[in-house]
Amino acid sequence: MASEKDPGTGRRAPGRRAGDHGRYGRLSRERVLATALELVDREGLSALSMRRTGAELGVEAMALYRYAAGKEALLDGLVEALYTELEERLAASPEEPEWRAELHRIAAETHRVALAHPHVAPLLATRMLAVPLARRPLPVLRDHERILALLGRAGLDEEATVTAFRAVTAWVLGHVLDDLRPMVDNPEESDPAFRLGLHRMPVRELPRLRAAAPALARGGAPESLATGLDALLDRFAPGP
Amino acid sequence: MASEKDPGTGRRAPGRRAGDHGRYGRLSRERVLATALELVDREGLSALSMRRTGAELGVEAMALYRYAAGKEALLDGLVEALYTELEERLAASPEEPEWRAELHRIAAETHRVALAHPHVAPLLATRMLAVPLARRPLPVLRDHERILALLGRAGLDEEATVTAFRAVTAWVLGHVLDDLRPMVDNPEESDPAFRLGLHRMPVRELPRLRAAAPALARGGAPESLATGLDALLDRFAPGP
DNA sequence: AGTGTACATATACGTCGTAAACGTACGGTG
DNA sequence: CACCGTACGTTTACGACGTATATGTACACT
Repeated sequence: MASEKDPGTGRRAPGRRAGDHGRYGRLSRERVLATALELVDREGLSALSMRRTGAELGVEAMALYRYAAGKEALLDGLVEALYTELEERLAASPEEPEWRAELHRIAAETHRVALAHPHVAPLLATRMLAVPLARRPLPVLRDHERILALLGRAGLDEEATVTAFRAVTAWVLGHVLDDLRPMVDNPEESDPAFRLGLHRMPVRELPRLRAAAPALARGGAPESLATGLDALLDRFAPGP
Repeated sequence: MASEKDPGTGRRAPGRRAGDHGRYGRLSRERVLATALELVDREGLSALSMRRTGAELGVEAMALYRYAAGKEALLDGLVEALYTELEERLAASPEEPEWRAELHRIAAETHRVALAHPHVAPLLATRMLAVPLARRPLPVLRDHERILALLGRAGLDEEATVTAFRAVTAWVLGHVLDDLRPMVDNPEESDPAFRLGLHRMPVRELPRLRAAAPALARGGAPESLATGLDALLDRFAPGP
């Protein structure tokens, strides 16, 4: 097969040959992950394949295996990229933050990052179920560490810290996923009820849901994440 | 190609031919979904393919398209199957249940069903993000209806009902996903720290996480789902 | 100048989802 | 009875996918 592609649509340089690495810059884990993230943000998770990602980089699919052990590792890389972005946002941190305020900041920024990459968010749920704790990407583990440290500062013993930790992470994840649920069935439609596809729902069986759907579609109040977090912390981390 | 398979391992009857439907019973949506669910429970989500599911039923992959529009619809069918199971569990219901107690019962049974099908649980997150509200499987919508009805009985106005609804669903989903996160890295290992793979975590950077890991691995207290639900309801659905 | 190694390609295999065309048995109708 | 439409499952085919294996090339070192 030819070692070049159409320079108009292809990404490989004309005359590109094996070992010619670096003509468009060497590959690197960062470049691979950034490209994959871009691709998923643009076209959705189902568009992500080793071959597509390689093409996007002007490289054959097999070249990626040096930087990600396989497709699953690439998905984990996307999670890693998201948490790295979260860390950057959190970097501008007060020196000695009040623990509760800081937990709110983490929750809010996690929410922002996830909503900024809606197609990646499902991976926050699925990859966490596929990978044991110790193998989660390092930025994820550092996030856990931060939260545990803050809860420890709240004066909880270890058992209570762990319980509160699980409550916080469960709430944030659940809330994020809830916020991303699509409500609109047919964006072309102007009539609100048809836009939501309410005609698909049996009225007799689902009266309240049909009534509530427009309010659900308006989206939750932005403060509900914080409100719920406070409710849970009051219960699980009673403090001053 | 031959129209029969090894009767020992294959599922097709010897001499089975096109149009011979019913030799092993006609297909049906229920049979397809039940078989797919069984397959996923047994071998995990990645083992689910149209071809495997067909083989499991003694049928070619294309035969399934009459009962599920494609692979995505099959996944939605699994979600449907889970919520159907939930409805069966909830069926033995008190006549006029106190709303709060009933919400607790729904949360607890949802948790039980999800943990009974750990490989399907991720779909509760992902399919909900892929399908707009009105196209969710009917049993899912009925679940929403039940919860809305109970919150309405708590005397909330519509806005408050919707906010509380989102809080409840977010908490339950988040808690379920949290509970399913695998902690053990190497089940062969007897030493607890090695079992968890703690040697993979940099000590200096993750001291609290390493300390907390064993407690995390022990799993949350069974009542934390209810405790958190109460905390959220107290905040979002203040009642008598 | 020679060589080892890091990096990327080439080739190949089995599996996947699904479009399109086809065959076969059954339930009605004349 | 003969006929036929339709419901149901099969056959065939195609392009894309993940990845094991073998191969090539250019650079850093001696």
